[in-house]
Amino acid sequence: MSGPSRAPTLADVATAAGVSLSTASLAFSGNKPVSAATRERVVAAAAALGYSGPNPLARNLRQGRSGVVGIAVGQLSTAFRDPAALAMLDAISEVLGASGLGLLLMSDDDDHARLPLDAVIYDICGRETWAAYDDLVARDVPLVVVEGPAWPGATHIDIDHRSGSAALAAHLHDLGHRRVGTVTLAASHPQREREAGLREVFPEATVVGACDSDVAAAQALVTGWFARSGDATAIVCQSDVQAAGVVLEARRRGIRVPEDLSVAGFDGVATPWLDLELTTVVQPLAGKGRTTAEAALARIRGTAVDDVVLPVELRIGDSTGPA
Amino acid sequence: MSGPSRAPTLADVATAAGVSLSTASLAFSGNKPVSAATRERVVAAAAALGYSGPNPLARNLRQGRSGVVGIAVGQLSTAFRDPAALAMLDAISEVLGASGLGLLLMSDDDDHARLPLDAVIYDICGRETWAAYDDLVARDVPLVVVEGPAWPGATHIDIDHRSGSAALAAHLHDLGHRRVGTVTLAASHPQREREAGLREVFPEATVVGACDSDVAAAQALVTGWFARSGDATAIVCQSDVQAAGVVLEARRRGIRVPEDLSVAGFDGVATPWLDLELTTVVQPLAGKGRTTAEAALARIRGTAVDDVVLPVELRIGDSTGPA
DNA sequence: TTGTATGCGTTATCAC
DNA sequence: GTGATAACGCATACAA
Repeated sequence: MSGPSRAPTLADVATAAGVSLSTASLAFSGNKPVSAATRERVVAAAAALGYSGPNPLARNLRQGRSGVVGIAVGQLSTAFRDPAALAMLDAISEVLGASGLGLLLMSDDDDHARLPLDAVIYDICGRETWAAYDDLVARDVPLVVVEGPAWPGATHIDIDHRSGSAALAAHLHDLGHRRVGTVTLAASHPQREREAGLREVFPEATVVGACDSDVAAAQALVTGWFARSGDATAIVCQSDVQAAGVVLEARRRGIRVPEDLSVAGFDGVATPWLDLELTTVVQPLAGKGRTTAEAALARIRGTAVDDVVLPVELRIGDSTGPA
Repeated sequence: MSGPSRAPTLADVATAAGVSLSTASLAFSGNKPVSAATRERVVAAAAALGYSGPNPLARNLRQGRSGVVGIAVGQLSTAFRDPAALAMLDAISEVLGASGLGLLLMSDDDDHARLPLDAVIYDICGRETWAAYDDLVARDVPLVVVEGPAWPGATHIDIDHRSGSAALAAHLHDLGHRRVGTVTLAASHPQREREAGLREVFPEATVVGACDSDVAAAQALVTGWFARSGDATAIVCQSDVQAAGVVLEARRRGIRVPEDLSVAGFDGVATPWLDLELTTVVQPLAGKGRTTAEAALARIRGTAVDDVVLPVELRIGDSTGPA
């Protein structure tokens, strides 16, 4: 037995099985009926030759699709530090996977232009701009933008930041709070919407500062505020992770939550290292992910897709109380 | 102006520029010198036609590479809940990205057989088996296994679980501890190695139970142990996240750390929501990621690669004290 | 430096 | 149900 100098191809299998190339192809793809006997001969020949199925590269070229969807998320360790991002990613991956599509992580610094992507999802976690957007538009790659500003040609999936934020503010107002501070994300579409919602109720709300959705970052941010004895009775954060940081830092300084200070979050994720339940704006993370993935699938199919805005819901926990 | 019925190809550009197909190709790839004048004509023609560069699908088939490396991680939200996993993923992504390769997430339930991957990284976070391994071997896809058991044909990247665990155990023994419990991961190569290291010092160590690397899971696990008043003076965990869960649950029950109970972790990640520094085994997470990615790159190039075992280092913090 | 000619391995269209 | 044939769009070995 002489080792084959190159990997066997479908043509080799067809020859060995004594059938035509097209028949061998059909035996594997099942795109058209093939007699059981023939299929068996093909499969046997494939096994004998060590043929491991149609070459995906060739199939992709022929079909004009790569079977891969890109997702732009900035730096990974930052983007996924917040469990809210993970929950959504999980849902996206699940829906795409069920359709046989792979999910490719796109760091914003390397060039995805060389990769054949069937669609690209932009998850705007507090970012304003993304490189390579024009590139993708030029290539006619279907684009789905999550929580982003309006981009021509893209499908937009969003949540109702503004209403959620306003509902939370109303809750605080009902509790008697009048001086509120807010910890923000970097300037971005969701941040602007949420701040607008907050200011519907508290036009004079004070911005404590901006930081990533990260416990340590939030702690570092508010520590200065506390030192300056910022005069708010409530602090509104943009994520539960941020809120957890604020709660922890407050306690470290002997400030009781919610007796001395009310703290609110956003997202509705579990915070097991906190022994109280945060008052927060719950967003449908898995639903957002599924909707996003389904929009990408539809765009790939060529179906028209409407933009979607998902509702959110205020959940009152133990981290807010009377002023 | 009549809209073009199909997207322009390199051949169209070549024709429009009055050069040959190969010259046009070279103008884009730069693989061989092309006169500046010619290149300019090609670029101009491309712009005029709205040609957005060589089709990646075609290039991939021609070159026999996809430019994508897969990484198998199980369910995403579980795999990445631990910051240790993220730190490593980040390093992998960075190194691969610098070489123009994309990183594709492989959930273990969907079939990657349809995707053309240049290499696959298996990150064994406490898992024993992975579907589609045989498939990949059959396809001759380079495999890199991180912290996994010996797999024929794969390159292995590992850390010195056993020594690290033994060093930690020795530290506890020095402190006078004699009755230690351990929280484990699911049965897996790293778990077995670490337990062996622990038993070098404490042959009688008690297994409290197994759980994922997750704060809530660890809390849930040890709560029963505390209730049964498990008689250990120290608990060794398999991740800092697990250790944090144990510390939090201990405190919730009025058990002081480290006065009443010493708790140790593994990894050396930041735990901002804990106000003490964990005693832990620090592993080079970014280095592990870089090494893994470089191994994948080498395997793709066809270079031989040796297996690597990276050293770890004991870091004594405030969570362990005299028995 | 440029042009000519193949072939990468498959799927789809058509006829039988 | 099966077979012949034509693309898919490009990169490269080779000749000029």
